[in-house]
Amino acid sequence: MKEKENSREELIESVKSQMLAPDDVDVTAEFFKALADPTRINIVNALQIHEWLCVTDLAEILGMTKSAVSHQLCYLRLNNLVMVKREGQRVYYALCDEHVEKVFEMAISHIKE
Amino acid sequence: MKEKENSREELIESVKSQMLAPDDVDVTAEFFKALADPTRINIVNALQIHEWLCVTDLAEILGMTKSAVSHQLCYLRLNNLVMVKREGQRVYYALCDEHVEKVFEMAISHIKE
DNA sequence: AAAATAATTGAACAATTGCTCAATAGATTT
DNA sequence: AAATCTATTGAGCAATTGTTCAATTATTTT
Repeated sequence: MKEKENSREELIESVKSQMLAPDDVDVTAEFFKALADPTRINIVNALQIHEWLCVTDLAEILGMTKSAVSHQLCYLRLNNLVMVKREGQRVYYALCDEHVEKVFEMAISHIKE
Repeated sequence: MKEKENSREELIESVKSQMLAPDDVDVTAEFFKALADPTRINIVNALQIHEWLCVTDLAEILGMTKSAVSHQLCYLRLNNLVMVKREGQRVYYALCDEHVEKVFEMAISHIKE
């Protein structure tokens, strides 16, 4: 039984040593948090269908107030999921990079089975 | 100006018509919610390094109580991210499919730039 | 400069979340 | 069947979250 105990400890130490660094874990969790809400999913989905939509358009597409949408866009921006561009009074948003789209598509594949 | 107004409305209607169904949006958000927490990220990370770890092992790897880990495993199971296997007193967990791993890897790529 | 349109911000509130603790259930060993 | 080890469960609590509402900032138009 001694040997089995040893290898269990060894396994645990081995897994521990390969784990992501705590900071990376937190950033990853924050990234997923940014996608962990129906409103934000809808925003990402809309921006996937059409690049550069403004707050008013998004609000109308989602059937929500501009304020609610703006709050969530702020959240997405802080987590580097969307980028911003101002044109006159309007502020346009688009997805940041293809990673976001790929993660999104992969998630859809997962739930559609 | 009339034409521009029309095309704006058309754009909005066009985007609306291509959006994910509300139920799919909710399931997708739930999926991301399952990954939107450092503890659950750590669990997924550990199971990615070594298939079939038991609750006690995971608790020791994460430095948390078995209860806390078990609660989170329950959450992951309900969202089809992990599968279960009992062997004697021990209950072993593993990741459900490759989609989960791919989503995870893609997220790591995203944050590492 | 005043009015109108677009977007952001902050406070406040209910709702949800993640952990702890204690109790319970399941399986094996003595 | 008692003791032991493993895992799950539920209540409770602090912390976080998503929306609304009202006020504010930014830009353009008149």
